Amino acid sequence: MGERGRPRSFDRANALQRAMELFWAKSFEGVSLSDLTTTMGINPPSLYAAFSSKEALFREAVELYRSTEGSRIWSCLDIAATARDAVFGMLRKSAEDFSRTDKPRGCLVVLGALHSDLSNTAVNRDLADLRVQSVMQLQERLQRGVEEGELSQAVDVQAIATFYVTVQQGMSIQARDGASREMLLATADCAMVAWDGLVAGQA
Amino acid sequence: MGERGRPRSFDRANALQRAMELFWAKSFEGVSLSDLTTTMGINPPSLYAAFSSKEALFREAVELYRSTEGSRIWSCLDIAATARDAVFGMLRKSAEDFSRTDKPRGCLVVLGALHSDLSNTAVNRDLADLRVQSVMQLQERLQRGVEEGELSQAVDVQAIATFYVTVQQGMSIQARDGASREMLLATADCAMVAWDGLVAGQA
DNA sequence: CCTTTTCTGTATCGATCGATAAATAAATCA
DNA sequence: TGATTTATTTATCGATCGATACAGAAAAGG
Repeated sequence: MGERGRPRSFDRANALQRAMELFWAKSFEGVSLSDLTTTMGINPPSLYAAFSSKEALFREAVELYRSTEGSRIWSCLDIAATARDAVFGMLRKSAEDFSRTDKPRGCLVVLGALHSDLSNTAVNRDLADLRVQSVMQLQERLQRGVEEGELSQAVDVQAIATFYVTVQQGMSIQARDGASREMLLATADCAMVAWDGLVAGQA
Repeated sequence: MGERGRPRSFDRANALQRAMELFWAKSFEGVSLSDLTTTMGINPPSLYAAFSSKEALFREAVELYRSTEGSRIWSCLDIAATARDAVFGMLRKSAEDFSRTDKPRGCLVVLGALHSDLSNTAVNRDLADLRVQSVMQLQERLQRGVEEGELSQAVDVQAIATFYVTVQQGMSIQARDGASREMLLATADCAMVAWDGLVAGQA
């Protein structure tokens, strides 16, 4: 039961990686098939045979982003010992990753397809869902803090989660506009200054 | 010295207003000439005669946005009696305006052209400049607070200005993702919880 | 060998992009 | 009145968009 037919002549994973970085740098609508085939080093029929369509390729690129770049940012929610460390770690990792010199700046999930065209409605909704998910993820981590006794039950976990995700999403814009790593880290620090007040009990 | 030639048959200001709301809702790249002519109720030659090009029309639309919608958000920097009221007012007005039901959600300057295509490089840089300007504007207001004795000279006005603009820019993303007015206002409140700590002197 | 299967390169599809040429209509100037 | 000027409508322009038809090439099955 070996592989039938002519074998693929390019590395699919490598081509996907290149496509991901292209979408990351220029968004779904900003990348043309011509851009993709040039960067991936293949012709259109090979792209369609391996990835079905531009939209399907983008979805795979987003999944690759989430399992690599995105994971580095959000994994500390599970790792950090306290809710505070989870939030601070997420912001610090965002500041660091958004200002890498060898990668596009900012977050693919935030910048990848902000506007809903006629042609990208599904892609746009997918990313919006992921952004909403990230609020939920943080909210659940804060709720865990409540249940573990770290945070008061009077704390408004939804408002706090929304606030810190808002800061993190704004950092994508700042990173795109050239903010230095130091400034992004300073922004994370500023956001954490609110922590003690936010978890004091009064929403 | 009256007007020569056939008079324009449409209201230029009204057409510009409609174009502005279209760009606001769908971004520069997301709006086609066909979209524009349909919404403005004119044919392509009339658009080009009155506005020169899609890019020039976008620039005028951004200026209209800044002098109306944008002004409502940033004018409190000059009006508010204290630096704190200036920041809080800017965030509150953003939360309110970004969640209006009769207008596109979020900010045209933030969402209007985030990625730089081959065709929109200039437009993209213009908006990026405006975003950097908004940090400078807030920073100058904070500096005024220092000079008036409201804030300590040890305060890091650049970091604080960047932080609050980051929150405001993140609110554009949140607004696009459907965040309620209450949640946006709660985010503004959360950001202000950091104020006392931020202006305490230690950066 | 020949058939089947799958991938590859070339060349191009119809649709849409931003932008205009050409002819006509409506105003002022002389 | 005619000449001039500007705006309008219609019908496109060349370029690019995402996506494919087609024929040849490279593998496995028989």
